[in-house]
Amino acid sequence: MEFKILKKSKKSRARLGVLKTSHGEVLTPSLVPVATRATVKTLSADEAKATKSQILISNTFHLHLRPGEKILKSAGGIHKFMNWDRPLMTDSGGFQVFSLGFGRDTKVGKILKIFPGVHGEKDIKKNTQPKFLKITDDGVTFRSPIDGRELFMGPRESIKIQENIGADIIFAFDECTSPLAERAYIVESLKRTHVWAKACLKARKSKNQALFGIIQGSHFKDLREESAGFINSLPFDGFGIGGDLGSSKEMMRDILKWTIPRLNEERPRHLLGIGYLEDMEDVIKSGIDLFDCTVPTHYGRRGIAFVSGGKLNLNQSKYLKDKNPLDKKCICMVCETYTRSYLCHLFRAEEITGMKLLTFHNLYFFNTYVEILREKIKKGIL
RNA sequence: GAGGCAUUGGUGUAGUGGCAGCACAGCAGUUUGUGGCACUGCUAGCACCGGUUCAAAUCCGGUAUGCCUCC
Repeated sequence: MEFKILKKSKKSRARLGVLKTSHGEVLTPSLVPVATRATVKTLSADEAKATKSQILISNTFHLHLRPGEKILKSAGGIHKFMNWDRPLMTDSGGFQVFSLGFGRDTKVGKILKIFPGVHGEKDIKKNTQPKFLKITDDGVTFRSPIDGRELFMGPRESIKIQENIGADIIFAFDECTSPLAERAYIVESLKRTHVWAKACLKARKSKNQALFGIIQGSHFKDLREESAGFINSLPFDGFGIGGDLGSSKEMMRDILKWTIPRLNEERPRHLLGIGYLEDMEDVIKSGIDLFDCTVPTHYGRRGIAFVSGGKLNLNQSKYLKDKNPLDKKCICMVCETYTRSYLCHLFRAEEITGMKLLTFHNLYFFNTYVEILREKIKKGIL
């Protein structure tokens, strides 16, 4: 992998770049649509390409469970397996430490929405374990969400699996922490994540795949700074910024402000798991090159379409009589072909085609939005 | 013509004298490195008229409607 910065903004930390891999180039900043189990849910690979998606991210933990990395390896790697010839990343399984652990226990996501009342006694204290998995200095003992069997994954296991899966860019195994964790918990967790980061570099057998290190530290300034400094000092090919991002857009901006200036400018920066439309400009201005997000696909399957004025809930009966396209300004296949009325009908009738069409539109819409932001950096207005 | 049985939100049902419950539909909201169709609210009902009772969807009488049986 090679990363070339084409232009640096004079107004912000934003930069325009190109990421070169053996499966082609990615113009950055770029959205990375999520293909957890080697598919953008509801779309074929050709359809995903037609949404202007340049690169996808799949998931080590989920592919390990099904179909297993042996199948992927014998298929000639994930690109061939899923018929996607553009660049691909795999997330390491670090997010599942959270989503199947404290995230599942507390039903709180990585961004804390309700502030008063949640902090205090319910905080996750140092040395506590989630209900359904066990985190030690060596790695994590998970319970399979499929059949309940135990499985262990640590830095070495994750890297080995990711090498067999064969994406262009892989991530270090980390612990994504909960926004409810107290400082003392984060201090311990960060130590682990840092030890694991080194272990991942050591476990890597070849340099055909780029390996990104992940910065943690929750919403604590000094811990984020420490993590950024430490991960930056290691020979990673790029950076992921992970973990909880506070409880407001301001906190997310602060966390990025503490972190990014400590990272080597030559290496790409990926913000893990963020990407509402309203977040994108801020995130890009703070110096992020790549960001993945389930929102366009997840919301699409639930009937929410993102359009110029905001979002539409196509489950609402008022759209049944609406003969307009989702978005008059959008030139995607869905907007050029189908009415809101028809899409509304599909959702109300629970026809799976509705999910596919909204997934398509949302990805096209998000990718176009980022394209416009790239154009703005080029013109010097962002 | 006579007798029997039934009638509970829009739909399907639970409730044998003590706050009328459930499911679906309808309406609205939530979803940020995806545990695949989720979650959270809200709306809406005892066919009608009388009687018994502290208290009736529930017991009694009548009316309406539907189904069944007999002449």
